[in-house]
Amino acid sequence: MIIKILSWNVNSVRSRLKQILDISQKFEPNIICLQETKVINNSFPINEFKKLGYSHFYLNGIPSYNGVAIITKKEAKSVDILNLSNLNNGRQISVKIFGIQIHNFYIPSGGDIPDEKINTKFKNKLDFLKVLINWSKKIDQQNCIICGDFNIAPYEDDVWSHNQLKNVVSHTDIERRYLLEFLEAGNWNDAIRQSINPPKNVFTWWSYRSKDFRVNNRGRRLDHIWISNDLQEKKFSTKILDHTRAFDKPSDHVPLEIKIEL
DNA sequence: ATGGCAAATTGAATTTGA
Repeated sequence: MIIKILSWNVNSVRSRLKQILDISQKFEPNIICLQETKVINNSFPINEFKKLGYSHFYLNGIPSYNGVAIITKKEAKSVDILNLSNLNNGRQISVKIFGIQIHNFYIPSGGDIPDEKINTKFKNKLDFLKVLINWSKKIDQQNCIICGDFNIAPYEDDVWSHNQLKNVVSHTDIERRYLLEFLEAGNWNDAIRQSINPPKNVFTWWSYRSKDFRVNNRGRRLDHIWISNDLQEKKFSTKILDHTRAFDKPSDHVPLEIKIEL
């Protein structure tokens, strides 16, 4: 069978609802992983998704910010909100479905100043990554996918200017090193960069603070889909649905898609 | 350590994002 997973930081599921439904109708993912839903579980707009055939909702929401969700057309075998750290507030949810373990993450953004002594948000981000590195070493890496907003652009060509961003949170040396340590700790494969490379667009985020994101194309690749070695052997393809950034009232992130023939 | 914006909460201003 073929499974399709869509992963998207929507910056509020309620504000982006129509766009999410349109994309879901068009691309027909079996599994939708959302980040930054910004809504408590009781207020999640499940009825609108039900009209499209999505019947199961695995939610880890908190008020106002953060929040992740996995939405499926079939019941999952198991659901986990991992006890990773005390920072794990609406930042992770996992399900097992179609024999695959899917982990949906929203890694902390890290604030403005890339110094953990001054900026506790940056310290929290690095601590969160350390926990993920250790967790990655311990888990069963069979039939496993990790996706979400990791808030780090690991490679020099994952940003519009390595020189101008090397001291900016999301692309500092220490963050890039930690993210690659996380990747290597679990023997994960960066599914997006294996099939999409410059000069094709690899960016998944463009700041709102630019009148037209296309003019200077100052984007970053902050969102990722990683797959385990056994899935790497399967036939798979990925897409970055960057056309959504040009929608009216867009999210600042765009969706990623992976299609795997199991 | 700012500028350019957006969303949620609360009730015009603040917090968060990156």
